[in-house]
Amino acid sequence: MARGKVQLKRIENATSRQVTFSKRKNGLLKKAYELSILCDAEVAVIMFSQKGTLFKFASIDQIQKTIDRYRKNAKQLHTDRIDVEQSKEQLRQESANMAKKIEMIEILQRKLLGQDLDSCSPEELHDIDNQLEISLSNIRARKTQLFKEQIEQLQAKERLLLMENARLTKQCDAQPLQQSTQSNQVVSYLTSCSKSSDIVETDLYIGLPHMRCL
Amino acid sequence: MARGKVQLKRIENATSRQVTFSKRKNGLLKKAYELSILCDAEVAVIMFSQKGTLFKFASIDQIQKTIDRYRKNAKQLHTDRIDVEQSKEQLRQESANMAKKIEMIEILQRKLLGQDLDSCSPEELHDIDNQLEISLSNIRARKTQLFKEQIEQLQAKERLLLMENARLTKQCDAQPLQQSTQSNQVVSYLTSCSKSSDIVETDLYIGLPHMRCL
DNA sequence: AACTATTTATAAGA
DNA sequence: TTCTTATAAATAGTT
Repeated sequence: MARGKVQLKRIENATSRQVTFSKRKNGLLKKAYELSILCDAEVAVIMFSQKGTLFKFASIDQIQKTIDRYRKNAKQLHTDRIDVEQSKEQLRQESANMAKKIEMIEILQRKLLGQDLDSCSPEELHDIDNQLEISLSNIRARKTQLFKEQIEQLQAKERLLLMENARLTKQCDAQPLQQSTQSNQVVSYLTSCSKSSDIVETDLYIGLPHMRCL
Repeated sequence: MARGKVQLKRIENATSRQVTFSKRKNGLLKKAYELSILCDAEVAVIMFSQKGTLFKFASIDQIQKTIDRYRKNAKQLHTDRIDVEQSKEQLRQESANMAKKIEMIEILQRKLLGQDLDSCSPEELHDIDNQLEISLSNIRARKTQLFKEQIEQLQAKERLLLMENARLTKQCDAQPLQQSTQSNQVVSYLTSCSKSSDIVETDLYIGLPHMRCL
């Protein structure tokens, strides 16, 4: 500002830079001081020379008070820190939730895979049962159909044979009876078989551990 | 500094004080800026007007860094901030990994529940099939056993009836035959039934989509 | 906010 | 560093 205009850029000569810093530092401190007095303002200035030397000015006794006021007023740091903590807490929460979700899913998965069934309540077993039923409904339907067809064929055969048997027995009875005792024994056995086989349900029921397992 | 020297004391007129603050504030900020550029110095200025309005200048991106440096033990704070960023990044990474894991598990789960099977490769279908087989092996074993028992009972009945039928037929043949044609028809029908029922496999096979579904 | 007379800051030299 | 001094820059009072 004197003896020539200066370009606003870093002074390359280290000595000149140091001298200029010294002069302008004092100028800045003086201006800060004047401002604080004339205008009754709270002012703080902090400067570090290139060597790292600290220079400061504070219009009140403790520069830290101005800094604190700055932090409170601007809230930048405080708010930032709170934000950081909040977002960290949020992430932590999400993490925990996801971990819980993974655990739940894995437990269910194991159960769907037929593992760890001992810990299941009857209700839970029922739910898993239902889910597996849905999953396997196609297969089950097909299998059941095949089995039923086979059983119906056999039952039809049984009926026909019983009818034929009855017819032949009647035919024989119309003649001298030589083997009636043996014939009655067979019919009696078959009747008992029929009864016991009726107990077996033909509907396919899928359930997990409350069935007696192989 | 112009049109008259000013006394270095608080300007009593509030308006003048406010105007002077505005002017000198800009001057101070400019001087601070020039100092930081010309001398490559780290400078921070904080000002509060009488109204409490904050004005600040920092030669580096964050005034807090200068404040931290001023406080000498700033390094701790800075390190804390870096740590915070690192731990946040770590949490973010974990979150992403968990989300991916959840997605994978849910995809598998849906497939285990028999949904979204269209997107499965044959190999994948085979794997799912195997898993479901394991899951249902207990149920399947029990069911198969029950069906087999029923079928065996019926087959035993069939054999007994056929034997009885054969015996009665023979007994009748030894006498005048009145209804041989009808008897032959029945035996013929039963033979064909036996053949067709033998085609049905009695082993329970569980598979998913390569079966014709209901 | 703009003007401008004047004071103040300071760059270069010693 | 400090002093000097010519000159740029800031700004007080005014408009």
